[in-house]
Amino acid sequence: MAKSSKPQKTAKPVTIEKPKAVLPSGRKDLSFFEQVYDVVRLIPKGRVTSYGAIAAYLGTRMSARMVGWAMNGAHNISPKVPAHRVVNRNGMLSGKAHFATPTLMEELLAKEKIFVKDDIIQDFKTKYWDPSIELSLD
DNA sequence: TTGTTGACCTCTT
DNA sequence: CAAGAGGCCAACA
Repeated sequence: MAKSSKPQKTAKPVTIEKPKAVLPSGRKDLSFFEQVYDVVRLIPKGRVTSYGAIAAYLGTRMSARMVGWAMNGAHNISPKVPAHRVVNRNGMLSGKAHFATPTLMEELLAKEKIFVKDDIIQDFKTKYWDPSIELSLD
């Protein structure tokens, strides 16, 4: 049948053309996860974003949970995803416990000149990086 | 196969 | 103002 489905990418600033991302399950199909990985990789150094922001950028603000779940395998794929730059809406390092070490996330952020106190990113609002705005969906 | 869990967010009471 | 429930998609038992 007529497969008129055409992959017109160029519509989004996000270069999603890397189906090589190996999911924790071994799947190579385009999934919500891969999109999340790409966006997270686009996060500039010294900036942080929230799960909801990424989910919202993808069009599903309700799927914020999936974003965090995707990060679960972020350590297992290549290139490595800066999951330490992703925190919850409160700016709290909710996923720090899932890193190699409970302090790795804070250490990585410290290298980005991002100071964390009480598991909360200081000046989170200033370091906040919204893909929906920075990437401009114009 | 179904059911539960999971690095969340938003709305409603 | 605070607490509770709903909702999304995917992996695991």
